[in-house]
Amino acid sequence: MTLLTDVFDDPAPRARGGIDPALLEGLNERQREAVEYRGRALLIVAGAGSGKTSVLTRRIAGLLSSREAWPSQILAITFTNKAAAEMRERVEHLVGGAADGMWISTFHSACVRILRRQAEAMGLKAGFTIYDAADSRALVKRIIRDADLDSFGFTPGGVLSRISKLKNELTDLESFARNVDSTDARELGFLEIYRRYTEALRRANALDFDDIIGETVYLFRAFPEVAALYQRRFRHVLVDEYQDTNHAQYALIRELVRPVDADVADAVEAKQGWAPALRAPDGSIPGASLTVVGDSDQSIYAFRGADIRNIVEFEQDFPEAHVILLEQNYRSTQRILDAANAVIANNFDRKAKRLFTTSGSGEPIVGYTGYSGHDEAQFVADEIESLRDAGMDYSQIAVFVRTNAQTRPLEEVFIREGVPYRLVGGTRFYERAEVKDAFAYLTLVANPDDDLALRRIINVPKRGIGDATVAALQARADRVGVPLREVLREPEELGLGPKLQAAIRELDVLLDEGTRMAADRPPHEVLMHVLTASGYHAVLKASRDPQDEARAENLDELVSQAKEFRNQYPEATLIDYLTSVALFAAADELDAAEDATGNAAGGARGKVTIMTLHTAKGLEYDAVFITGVEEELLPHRMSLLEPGGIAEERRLFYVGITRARKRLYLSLATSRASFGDVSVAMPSRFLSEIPGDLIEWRGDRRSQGGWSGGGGFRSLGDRGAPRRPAIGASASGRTSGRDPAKPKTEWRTPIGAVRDNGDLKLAVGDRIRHTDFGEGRVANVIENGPRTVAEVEFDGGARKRLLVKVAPIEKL
DNA sequence: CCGTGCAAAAAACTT
DNA sequence: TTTTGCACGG
Repeated sequence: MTLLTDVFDDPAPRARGGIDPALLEGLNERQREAVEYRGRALLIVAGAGSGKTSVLTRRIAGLLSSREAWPSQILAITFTNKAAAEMRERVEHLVGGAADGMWISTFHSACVRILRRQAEAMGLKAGFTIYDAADSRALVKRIIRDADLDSFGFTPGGVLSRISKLKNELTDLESFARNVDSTDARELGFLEIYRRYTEALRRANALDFDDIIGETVYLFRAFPEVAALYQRRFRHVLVDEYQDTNHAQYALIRELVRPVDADVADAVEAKQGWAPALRAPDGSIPGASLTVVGDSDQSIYAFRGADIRNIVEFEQDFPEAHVILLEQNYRSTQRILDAANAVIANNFDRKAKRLFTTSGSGEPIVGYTGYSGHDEAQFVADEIESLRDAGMDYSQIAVFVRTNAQTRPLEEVFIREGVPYRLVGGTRFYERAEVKDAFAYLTLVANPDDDLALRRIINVPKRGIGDATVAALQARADRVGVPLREVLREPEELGLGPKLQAAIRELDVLLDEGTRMAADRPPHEVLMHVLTASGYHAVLKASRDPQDEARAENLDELVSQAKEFRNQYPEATLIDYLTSVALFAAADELDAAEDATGNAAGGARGKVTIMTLHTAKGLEYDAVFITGVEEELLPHRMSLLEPGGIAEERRLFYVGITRARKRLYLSLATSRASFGDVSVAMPSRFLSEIPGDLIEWRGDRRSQGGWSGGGGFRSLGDRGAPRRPAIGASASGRTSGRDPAKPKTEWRTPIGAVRDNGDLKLAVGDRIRHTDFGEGRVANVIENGPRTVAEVEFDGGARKRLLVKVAPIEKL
């Protein structure tokens, strides 16, 4: 996020040099054209790895260095905050630091910024809360219960996805209500929930994710003079990942690049006291120039309302648009591109586009079929170790999964094998209950109208304010017509016991203190105060439940992250902090953590990254493992029913393949644990779309030659036969049936301290016993504090790297 | 009002 | 397999 002062009225710079030749250096002809072209609308169709970020940053740098635009006249939209930060950095580097005032941000960050400034126009207060998916869910859940509508079988998930779709299509409550089928009781039930949800958000002074975009569009449409501020200011709008924009985002862009009518322009300039902007002959301010970059083959967010037509029909939308195709790939080997091209060619309704490279065919793609998720994970771990032995850094290796559930076996095996890894996304830090509790306090301090936040913490830590009391408070709030927060100010009004009154008064005082602090103290101090004064932190610390200990530590971690934020943005207010957290994306944690390891002194060796295919978009790695390439997983079973679902899954697979620079591994398992029991899996149809000679199948049973023709899959009948894992694995029998003697806990959670050998010290020559591998001799010890790794030669012949602290081993 | 214990439900992807 | 919701006794 950016917290720079906005410059709304800079006259356009005069001097126009050409584009600095240095900015064009090393670009191919198409890329050069994309940097240099000037006109109303430009579509850059950028295939994977075609250097689009480079083109985009140089295009911006060109606008600045030729003095065609001030930084403040540029708005660049990226998909993640991380991409925004990266782009800013690269532009600053190119132009030598003169990028202040430029807006480079995500759709959501940009819109929140606009809405906070113009909140009153929309009937909001500037301190509005942003509800994340979990908040919305909790709210809808309560509404369904309160409205006695559960008989229709409404589920929070179903209701929310429908509301989200409506909002992404800019169908607000009123227009939906107008068109609702009033003979359909279930439809009316849904309408009632939608209505209550909308009202609850409004009363709580809150917006959900979809509102952030939609309300901005409504703002611009309802208040042309407000829109004009931004239309007049931004002369160059650039949008990355255009194929993933939904209708609301599309509408927003259209509003932003719309010309300003003469009378509106006059009015705004008079009101603000600005000098007239450059006008067209008819007195209007011409619309901004628009550059969009995207690749319809990488559109993977249809489930979130992304409309591929936005990019496909760009030329109809903007008849004067110029289109540039970037097909030369600078990332992957030809073999990887061949596989990618072959797969995506099966999507029939796409414009022909073929990626090519001049950098050689490279290594074969490696395939592997495991017996289970664990076996597959073992293969991945073994291959990672041999890549490392061949000199590849862990940080250059990524493992992709379709669903977060797949990460478990990977983590378990990686921990056991001592493969350092980092999980991106998954159960996120900011989703943990205690962290959300802490944020509920802060939210309430910033936005007293937020009943949901108050309900969350009114009895956390335990204050003796139970359901009955909350109901009484709520009843009074409803009667008087004030937020719940207001009722806390007069507990004596309710005839409660003295203990309860005291508890309520204490909470009331605490929240007021927080609000007072927030006015002139940094966010982390407010955070520390509410955590301490509420006793929340102390209660967790004092608990004898080991999980509470971890929770207390998470709160400590939260405080230090808040301090970190303070260092990065010294001027930031509490609301800025809450906004930044609310809009933090999974992909954003990538670089933060990477910096942390990368900067570590003394040759710290980076980590393998595990993430979903969705999160992987836009990234690249030397070696990529795509796991779970199975029917019903990739393509996911939920996609089979939706029209276009398979095509989207195929694009997802395509995105995964094209992340790889040098090595690509495709793996699957013939059975996979889900929900507790085991289900059988078939190889993905996508595998048969890759020419057989591109893949080298590993493992004993693959000698028959893979299933490039679609056949060759092992029948279910021989699944029970005990087999050896193929690659450098031990003979533990891990893959065919579990060893009942093995204690289960040792497979368990990487985060919690389930297995902990404390400060067990091993030296070369020590004998140890491992639960899976049996006895062995320590051959080497790599000291690294708590991450000390021992290399052990097991008597069975296998040689393993083990993380001493957590490996299921004992010293003999 | 709080803690315990059992039954039931739940997991695609994400701003 | 893990998390959540509800009934019960204190």
